[in-house]
Amino acid sequence: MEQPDRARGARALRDLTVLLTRVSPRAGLSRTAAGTLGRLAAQGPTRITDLAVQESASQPAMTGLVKRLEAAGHVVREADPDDGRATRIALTPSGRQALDERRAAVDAALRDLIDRLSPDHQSSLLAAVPAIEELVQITEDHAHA
Amino acid sequence: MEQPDRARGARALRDLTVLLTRVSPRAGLSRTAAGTLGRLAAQGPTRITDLAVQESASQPAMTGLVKRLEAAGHVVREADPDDGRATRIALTPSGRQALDERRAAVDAALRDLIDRLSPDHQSSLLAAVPAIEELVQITEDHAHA
DNA sequence: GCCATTTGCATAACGTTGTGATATATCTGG
DNA sequence: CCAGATATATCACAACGTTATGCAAATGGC
Repeated sequence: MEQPDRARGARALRDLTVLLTRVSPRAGLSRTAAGTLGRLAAQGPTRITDLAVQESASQPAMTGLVKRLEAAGHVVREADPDDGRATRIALTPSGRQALDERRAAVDAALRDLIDRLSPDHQSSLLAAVPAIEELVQITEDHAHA
Repeated sequence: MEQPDRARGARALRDLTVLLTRVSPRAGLSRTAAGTLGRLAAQGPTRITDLAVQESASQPAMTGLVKRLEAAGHVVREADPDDGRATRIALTPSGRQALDERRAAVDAALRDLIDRLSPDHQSSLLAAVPAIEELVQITEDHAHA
């Protein structure tokens, strides 16, 4: 009797995907922009190609995104001391602030959502948080390349 | 001691949003396209304005999307017998198939993900499914307008 | 029954984000 | 030092979104 549960779980997660993307405020940053700023915050200056791979985007897409983020003052380019071809992209205080604001806005929206659940469902959702964190961990590793 | 849990839950859901959108295969349909086809499958022929409201899109965006879906053979337009201005958009067998394939692909990816969780986390995630379903319900109602 | 308003959709002009193909500069190994 | 490989930029294009606007059909007051 496990298979039907897994199927139901997959369907619930599928619906949840739509829900979360709809509920999350953009707060001035596209999904890819927010993801990229998050990377930079977590791992420091990074080359464009690496960012593209990590965000599952093409290199031209990342070049364009970086150009826009640079125009917005959220990142700066710095020459890679070891490689004349490469550019390292670094977060600026403005970028850090934009990231923080976006995260705060999304978190607030999600907390509102959680608050509207019945108490039982609230606790079962919170009980699943470690599982969600493991999911995040699993896919993080998977995207390590 | 509830607030920290809620904050952690919100953060987990925020990370989950990124994860789910990254893991879900597009399978040839954009998010809005899949959502629209899903509506049509669930509720039958629908006018463009209603679709736009339900998918939280502008009317011109929906007009453009319908045009592309029509070109792909996934929907057809039929005149509204009661209103000469309106067009009713209906799903075709091809659209139904595209929707089914997309759902199957996403579900398979999500099941794979769930399978890679440790058993304890699997069961806590499955235990949270009713909560997720309530979340979906809540936001569905919210978008009823 | 007629005209003003509202409604449903299409279109135009535009910005962002994505793609693949290709150019250019730099590095690296023989 | 030269032949590839690699890092980035650029180009042409498409999908998808926005606001503003136009037009035809419906509607309601008179």
